[in-house]
Amino acid sequence: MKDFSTALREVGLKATKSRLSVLEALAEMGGHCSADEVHQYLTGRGQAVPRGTVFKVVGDLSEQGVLMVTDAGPGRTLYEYAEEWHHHFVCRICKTIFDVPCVEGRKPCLLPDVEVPAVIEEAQIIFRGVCNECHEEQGS
Amino acid sequence: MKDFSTALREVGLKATKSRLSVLEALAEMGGHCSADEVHQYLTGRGQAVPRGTVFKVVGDLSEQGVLMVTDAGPGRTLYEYAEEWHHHFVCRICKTIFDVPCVEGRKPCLLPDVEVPAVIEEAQIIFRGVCNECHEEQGS
DNA sequence: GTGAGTGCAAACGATTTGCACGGTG
DNA sequence: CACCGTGCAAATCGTTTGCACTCAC
Repeated sequence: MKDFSTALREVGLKATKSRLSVLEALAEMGGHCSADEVHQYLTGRGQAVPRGTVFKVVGDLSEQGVLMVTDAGPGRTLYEYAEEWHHHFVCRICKTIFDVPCVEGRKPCLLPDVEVPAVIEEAQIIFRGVCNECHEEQGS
Repeated sequence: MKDFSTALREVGLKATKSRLSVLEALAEMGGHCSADEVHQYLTGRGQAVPRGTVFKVVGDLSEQGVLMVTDAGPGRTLYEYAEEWHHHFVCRICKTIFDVPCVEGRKPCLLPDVEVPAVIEEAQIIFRGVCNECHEEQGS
């Protein structure tokens, strides 16, 4: 288990109970989780952090680059405490998501071919298409 | 101007007025647009398509792969009629988005390093980081 | 003609906001 | 002990849904 308190202070955020709980939850859930799932997880564990606060916390944490964010569609903002850098596949029909490992393992694993007016920290790839299940069903 | 009617029929969708209007709007706006912007654009042009319908239409069109979707954050689902395949950069602080050209130009321009149980049609890269403006402001 | 698609309004659910209180540094 | 961050509830905003009507095929 990593020292979250230090990690937080490093980016200039106070190590508060809510933040630590959220980070712990994400680390333990170990996948892509919506803010809501984090909230439920913590609630069911008797360590409830109010919904609104969870949203605030994940927002702040991802803004500071502590968490990885993946937008998998409307109302599907997923967060993760990523140990291993990886990418995602999203089915355009059923919206299923699965992880796609990243060979590089480093962050950013890719850089654009041209110069951009920004400091790039991550390159997240979203593969889109149709999962096998949906493909069989409609032969589209 | 491409023949949208044919394009629609090709994927098994009827060429209705709403759909054609939305496609036209996206082609003319030529960037990443939210469903809402499309709606406003069409309204301001006296060719109003009801909000709800715009959402439905862009949903259907992207589900059939006619439109390109980019999720740039909560409540920031962007659509485009992409002539040229390209990627995006999103600033983690101010959420600014800009295009990043794709050298390959083909779709998908990348394939995962492992086998996945799906048919991959696109690989969309989201570069995340801090834009120069935000970077100067907080030196984070 | 007939089913797919629209138009509208109302429901929904995720996310944000404002303000008084509490805990961290 | 000063602020930053929380907690809570209400507001907001994007998006979805249900149903009667219409139009493309």
